[in-house]
Amino acid sequence: MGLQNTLKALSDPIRRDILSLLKHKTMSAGEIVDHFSVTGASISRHLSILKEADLIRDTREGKYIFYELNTSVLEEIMLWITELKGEDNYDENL
Amino acid sequence: MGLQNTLKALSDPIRRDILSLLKHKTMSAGEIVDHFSVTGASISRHLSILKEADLIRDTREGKYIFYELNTSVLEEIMLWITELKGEDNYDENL
DNA sequence: AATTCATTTAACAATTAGGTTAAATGTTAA
DNA sequence: TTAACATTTAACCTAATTGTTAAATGAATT
Repeated sequence: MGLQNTLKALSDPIRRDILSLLKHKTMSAGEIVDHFSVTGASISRHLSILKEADLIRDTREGKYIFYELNTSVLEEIMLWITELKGEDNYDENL
Repeated sequence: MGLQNTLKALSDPIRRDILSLLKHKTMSAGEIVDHFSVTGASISRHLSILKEADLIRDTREGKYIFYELNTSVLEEIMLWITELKGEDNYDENL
C-alpha cells in the first residue's frame, strides 16, 4: 500500500496544504484547523489519511496532539516518476 | 489546473499502469485495453483523464487512435516534492 | 452505400470521498 | 470529581469516481 496510499493522500488540495504548513513547523491539530475553512472533524479525517500514508507523524503532548511532516515516503514517488521518465534508449547512439 | 489534475490522474493504479505501458512504446487504445481486465469503455475514460492532465497525447491514424506518453508535466510534481522536502534551515548554523 | 472495426460517449449502478453536526474520548484544571 | 478543552469517531448526506452495457461516432472495406 505504499505508492498508492501516498498518491491518494496527495491528490487532495487540503491535504497538500496541510503538508506545506507542516514544512515550517510542527503544529497541533487545532493550529492546523485554524488555517482552513472546513470543520475540525473534517481536518481530523484528512490528518488520519495523511498519517495512514505515513506522510505525517503525531505525538500527543498533554491536551494537544502535534503533527510533524515526514517526507521519507515521497522518495517512492520520485523513484516512480524517474523510472517512468527514464527513456529506455539503451541504443541511443545507434 | 496543473498539479491537482496531475496528481488526481496519478492516484489511480490503472492509469499509472497505462503510463508505464506507454513508457516502452506508443499504443493504440485497443492494444492498451488488451492489457487490462476492465472494459474498453472504462479504459477509454481513463485515457481521457490522462489526456486532460496532459500526461498522454493522442493522434488518430486511420481507424486507430495512438497514445503516447508525455512526462513533461511530471516536473511540477517533482518540484512540489522537492520544495516540500527542502528543509528551511536558513540558520542551520546558529 | 452498407458493413465492419476501433473507439468514445451516454445512462446507469455501486463505491468511495469529503463535508457537516453531534456524541465520544482523553487530558488538564478547578 | 466535575468542568472545560482538544481532538477524534460516528452517523449521515451529497458529490465524485469507477465500472458496466448499449448507443453513437469515425474511418476503412466490401
